[in-house]
Amino acid sequence: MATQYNDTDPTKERLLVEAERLFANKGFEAVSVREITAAAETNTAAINYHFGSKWNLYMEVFRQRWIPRATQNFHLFQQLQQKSDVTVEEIIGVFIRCFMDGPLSDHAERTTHARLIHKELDTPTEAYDLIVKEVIVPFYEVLIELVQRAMPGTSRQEAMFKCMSVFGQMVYFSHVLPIMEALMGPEFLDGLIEKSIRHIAEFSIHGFNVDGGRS
Amino acid sequence: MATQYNDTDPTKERLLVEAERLFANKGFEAVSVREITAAAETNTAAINYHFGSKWNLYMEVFRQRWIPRATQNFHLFQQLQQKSDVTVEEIIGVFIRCFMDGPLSDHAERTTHARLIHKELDTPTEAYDLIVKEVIVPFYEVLIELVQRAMPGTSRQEAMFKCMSVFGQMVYFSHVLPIMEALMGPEFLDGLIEKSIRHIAEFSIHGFNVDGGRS
DNA sequence: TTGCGTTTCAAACAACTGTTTGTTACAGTT
DNA sequence: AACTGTAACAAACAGTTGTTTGAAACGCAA
Repeated sequence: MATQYNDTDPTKERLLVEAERLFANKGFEAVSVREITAAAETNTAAINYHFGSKWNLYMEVFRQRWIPRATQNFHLFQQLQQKSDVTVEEIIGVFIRCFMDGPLSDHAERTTHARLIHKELDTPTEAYDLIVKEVIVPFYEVLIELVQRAMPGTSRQEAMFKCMSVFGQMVYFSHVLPIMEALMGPEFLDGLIEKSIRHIAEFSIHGFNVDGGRS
Repeated sequence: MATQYNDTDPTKERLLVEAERLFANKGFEAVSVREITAAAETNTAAINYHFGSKWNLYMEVFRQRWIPRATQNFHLFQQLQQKSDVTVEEIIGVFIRCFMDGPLSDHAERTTHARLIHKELDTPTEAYDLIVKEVIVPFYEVLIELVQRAMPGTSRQEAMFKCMSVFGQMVYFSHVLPIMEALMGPEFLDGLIEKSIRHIAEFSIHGFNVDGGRS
């Protein structure tokens, strides 16, 4: 499971990569510095040498890896902002594509990314304040403005609620795939993500109270 | 912050109460047995005497407190199952009332309950398997059957997806109240839970693709 | 009283925690 | 050649971890 490194990867970078993976999978307290440094193929003192402390490494994971990745995700919406006429279907489509099969390279990276923020939402730390200010609030500001353009007359509050309804579904669905399997049987898993995406899109378009262009 | 106990509360019960609160707020690894036993006003060895190990205490929190509480929540749906004609509005209404202002005694208990399962969803352990089998799957089975009765012709898969869309919104909304505040200003918090409930109900009824009785 | 099972408690256990230390290795510069 | 600053490392640090121990205190029946 350990990543293969070549000699050009500096130790500091390897520490960030392995720390992010381990923090995301087990949580801050459940990971020891010895586990991280072993995964990064260096010695125990490396974390304190390069980052000052274990906690600082955790914060740097967000600053150097999580936030840039989230910002990358963000670009699709800024493109949408340039367009003159935007429909609800477009917004929801981009929204879902961003987080379910967006620009993130693979499923593992998406999972790591999601689990880090998930833990912060549940048990906020210093990193939570950083993320809310730097990423989440600006992100929702753009979303709200897009929705208000697509549905004139929608209040700020209404637009916010609607966006959160879509996002809530995506977050939850990404967590309950094993439960779906328990409910529907193992063969159901084929194409499950695609099925989920289609459902969330349809459910949300109706939830936005527009007819989806069918009338 | 520590709970006041009278002499009739047996040590074992106090340990379960304090352990649940601390595990929910900080996570299993972030809480020490000394912290739990101090909160329960007993000595360090009490956990191992009464439960055998810290991990066993964690499991007993789910067995003796979490599952019974969830089962209690469950009764509202079984009542609904008795009725001959059930509407989507009723299902969604009971659904939301259950988890946002349901039979749980107060907000603190609801938060504790939610955060325990939230951590298990994110980082599953032995407790996760127990909960899925004993609570979540039976719960969704009843929900699916109810939806299929209210909307004849709905497939099992469709019904499951729709229920999960409602649930996903509720879980997410309970986590983003601080974000809403950051977006809308502090005065917005007044009646926020009621506003959220109304929104989720309306969004979901439309998402279920029924007109809400307006035609 | 005596005896018995249960519960409580301070003290100690080995293992592990994050961090610090002093030293070594290795570039590049003068 | 000697000197420089950076990085890497094994070893040790003091403190905390979950758990165990053995003795004391308890309630209660004989």
